[in-house]
Amino acid sequence: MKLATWNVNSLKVRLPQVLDWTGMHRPDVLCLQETKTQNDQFPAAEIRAAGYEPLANGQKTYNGVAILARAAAADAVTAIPGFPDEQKRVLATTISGVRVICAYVPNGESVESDKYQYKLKWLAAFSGWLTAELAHYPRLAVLGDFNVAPDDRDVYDPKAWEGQVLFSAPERDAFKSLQAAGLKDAFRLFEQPERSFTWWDYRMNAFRRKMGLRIDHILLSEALAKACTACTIDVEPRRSERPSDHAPVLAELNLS
DNA sequence: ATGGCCTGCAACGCAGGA
Repeated sequence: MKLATWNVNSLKVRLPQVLDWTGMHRPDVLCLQETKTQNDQFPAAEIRAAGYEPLANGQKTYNGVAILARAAAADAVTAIPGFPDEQKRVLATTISGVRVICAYVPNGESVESDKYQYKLKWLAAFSGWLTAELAHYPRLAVLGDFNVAPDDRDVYDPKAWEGQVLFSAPERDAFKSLQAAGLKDAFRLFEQPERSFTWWDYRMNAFRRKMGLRIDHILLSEALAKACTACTIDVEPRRSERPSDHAPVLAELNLS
């Protein structure tokens, strides 16, 4: 089973790239973030024509998540239980016996911002939800844009980023709490190249200069981590015309 | 050099991203 996640920064703009990419890599499940598309505007027909059943949880202009799956999806949940939130940031469903959660964690803007406080509250609620989900679903995969770089290796210049949003200690602690709950960072199950990132600023030729952050992640429960045979970042779409600023991340599972 | 770029919405600039 092949799982993938991609922050597309507008599904309307990136749909051709998404269809190209699914055609090339044939993931069984693709989680999308920042679709910026209302559900009634979602390009369901094009996605079905490509062999995927879409599940969307979107809103106008901002945020929005979706899951594209080659097999049937059941038991969808579109919000963190007990955490009222107008922003559409999560989507959970069960596909071929795997509980899949697609997440778009708040950005936080800056550590001085009210949005940063919202981000920390959101992450605390998210952690509680995932702990409960783990108790129900031994096969749990959480994929998305976490807007947190967990480790020095995940930042092109950790000294410059120290204490900044996306790399501040409270955010990294929140990410560690997800790991403490029993989720493994699939990317770090394997040897990886240095300067492996999933996001590069559109400005300053950041991609060409390898000035990026690894903030998009695939977290796996113990049972799925044991079955994981590979986890990679595909930087190719970031080279294309009109790219998303994020690259997709893929994980392969050998499930019996 | 504290902004550089991209998207959506709407409207001729703004909010938001990270």
